[in-house]
Amino acid sequence: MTEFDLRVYKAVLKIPLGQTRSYQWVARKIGSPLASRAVGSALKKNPWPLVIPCHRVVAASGAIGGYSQGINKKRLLLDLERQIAKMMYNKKSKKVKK
DNA sequence: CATTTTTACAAAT
DNA sequence: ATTTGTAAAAATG
Repeated sequence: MTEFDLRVYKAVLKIPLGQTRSYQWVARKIGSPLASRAVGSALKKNPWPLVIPCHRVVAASGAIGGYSQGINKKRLLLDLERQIAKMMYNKKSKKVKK
């Protein structure tokens, strides 16, 4: 666990639900645009696989890359989040009771 | 501690 | 599709 890892995790946590960000984006956010590889490398060894939405992080080329829990599940998770985001955008109900 | 290898990438060829 | 360039961590000595 290093500072770099922490930065990466924080940046990934900032990703809006239903949105996918590329490693480059995260890398730039943490301050090293060229460290995209290190980002993925850190993510794969992330100490909290459940609190870090690794499935939202994809490569800039659109490639899923890899997923410690299975890239297929990653795709499903992304689709689910996409639907959730859509629901949040058009709320058929005028108001959402909070 | 220093050097080498590996990496869930990206861009060029 | 293969190669090269990049930065950081893990492995090796």
